[in-house]
Amino acid sequence: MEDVMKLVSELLTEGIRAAAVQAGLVEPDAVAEPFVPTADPRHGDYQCNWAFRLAKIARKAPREVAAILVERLGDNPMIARVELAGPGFVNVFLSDPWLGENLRARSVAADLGVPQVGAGRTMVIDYSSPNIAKRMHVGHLRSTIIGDAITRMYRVLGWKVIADNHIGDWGTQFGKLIVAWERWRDDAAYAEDPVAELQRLYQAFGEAAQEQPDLIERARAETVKLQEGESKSRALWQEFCRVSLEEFDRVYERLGVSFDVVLGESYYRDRLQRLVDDLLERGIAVHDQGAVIVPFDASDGKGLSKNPLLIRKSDGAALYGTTDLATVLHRVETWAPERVLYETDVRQALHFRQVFAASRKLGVEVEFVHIGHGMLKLDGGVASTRAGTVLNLVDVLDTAVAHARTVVDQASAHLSESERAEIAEAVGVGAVKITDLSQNPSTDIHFDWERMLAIEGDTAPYLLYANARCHSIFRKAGLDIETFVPGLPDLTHDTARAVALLVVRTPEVVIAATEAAKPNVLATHVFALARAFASFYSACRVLDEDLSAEVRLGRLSLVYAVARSLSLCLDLLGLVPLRRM
RNA sequence: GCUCCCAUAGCUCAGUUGGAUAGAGCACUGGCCUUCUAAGCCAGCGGUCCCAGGUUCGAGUCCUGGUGGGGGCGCCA
Repeated sequence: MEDVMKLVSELLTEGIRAAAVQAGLVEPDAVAEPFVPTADPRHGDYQCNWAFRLAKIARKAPREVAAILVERLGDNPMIARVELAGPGFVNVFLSDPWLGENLRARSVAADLGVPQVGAGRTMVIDYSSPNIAKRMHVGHLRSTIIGDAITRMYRVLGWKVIADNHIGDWGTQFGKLIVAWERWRDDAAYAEDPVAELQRLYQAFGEAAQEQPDLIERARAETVKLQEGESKSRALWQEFCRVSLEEFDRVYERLGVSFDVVLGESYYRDRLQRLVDDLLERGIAVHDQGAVIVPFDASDGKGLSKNPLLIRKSDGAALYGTTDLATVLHRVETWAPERVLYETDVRQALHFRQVFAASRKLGVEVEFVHIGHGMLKLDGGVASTRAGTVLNLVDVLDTAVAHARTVVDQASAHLSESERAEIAEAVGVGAVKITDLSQNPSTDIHFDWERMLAIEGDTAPYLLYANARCHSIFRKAGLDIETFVPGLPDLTHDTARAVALLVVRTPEVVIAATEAAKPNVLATHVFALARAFASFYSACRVLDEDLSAEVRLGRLSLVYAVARSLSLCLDLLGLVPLRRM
């Protein structure tokens, strides 16, 4: 019982490993095939399929091997019953007393007692990374929201995380912007909404340059002036960055997203020449067609031999590959991370493979992870600033919140104005987030108002509602959930047991979601938990006068654990776990 | 030309890395509010997992080939 806080799957797997060793089926240092949750409750709570593999090694029938394992697995307080099923499945039914004690212990532990697997480990994550002078649109949502959720999950597992917003604040777009600024700016419009005006100017430049190619030359010249530190250009650049960052911050605050450092591309600008020279000196980079490239061969990765990384243009300017390399080096020197994650559009996959391969040549040994999310599809097309097929992020949030507000006003008319506003904000922003987070990052996502604004089914309000109901029960009972001391939960009803099992599994789901860098794994779990709780809620009354004090406490203890688990999961997904709706 | 990804219910999507009778939500049909919030619950309907082979105790998942769709590929980021 002292191991009660270890992961269920871990404890069971240790048990079956010991059984196999004891039976002489494997060497003492063998790694067991782990127990996994069953898909069907009739097959127990967890199953292990190791017998099939062992049978091959032992040259015995799988069922025979499974029978040996089952026999030696008994006499464990966490197991009520073990079954040998089908051709060789080992099914475990957890004992209710053990499950109850595990649930109780977790519900009073910080963060449900998730194992601190990241203690002493450091990770740098790069996400959101918008460009200066451009309004954030729905296309920025995925990187920002998925990156934030991954950051939160790593942190709760004990990792030291450096969330770095690699802003696009340097490069040729500033030359264009300055040219456009001098020619076409509307001061009144700029005073009203600076970023909108900058975006208009940028687009105006693009259109004008089609007919007047000499504008491109001018822009190039302006870019050079800026890069050489000419004071007027520098002042404009700083102004553009200032107003853009102010707007980004407003959006981030609204989304509940934050960063530890915001080191944009410009931060690395003075290192680029030296970096390229150094790479040339070390023979890692070579001159090619007037430019400088880092060539690769087959040993660097499939297909890379035909795709060198370009790090200096023939006009001498650096590129984003150069900046990304400098950024890698800075991160390694500053934080000595074990992993570096990038959450970007999947279209940058090749670029990051190149950057990672070049980093290896420089002797960087960190574990790189590129999370390439699928594209956002809008009415059959892909969101693009150029085509104008974009939705302003703030407008999307406003629309979602306004829609939530009409529902709140109707469903919770008794609440105060400020409370309804707070609920609408949490529901609206949460709705935007959860539609994204409940989908696998790697697949394309369809922007769909109907789905995003829905209030029924697998939606943000459904999750928040489940949590609010837990708190509602405590309010009704006159109990302060902060000081409540749970006892053993009452698991006699099927719905109660199903809820308990999901709560107890939460920590292993958090670990799985984090390792896979897939917040949707956690989202799927929290929907299942909320659904299970809703079933319990309608099947079992908690505050009923006919109930014995023991059952009442047992049910309250379960509700308490659900509230803890929901709050944790919602927080990890970046949703605000409301206590009242 | 090279390369990567995708195809699962009418729709939008999951599918714990090879496990048992493939799931969820929406939509549709029927039922449930004198009792802790109906933003809810219960039940039903709905499938050639793109096609053809292969690997093995077992394939939506792995391999090969094909069909269809999409992405990327040195002077943008």
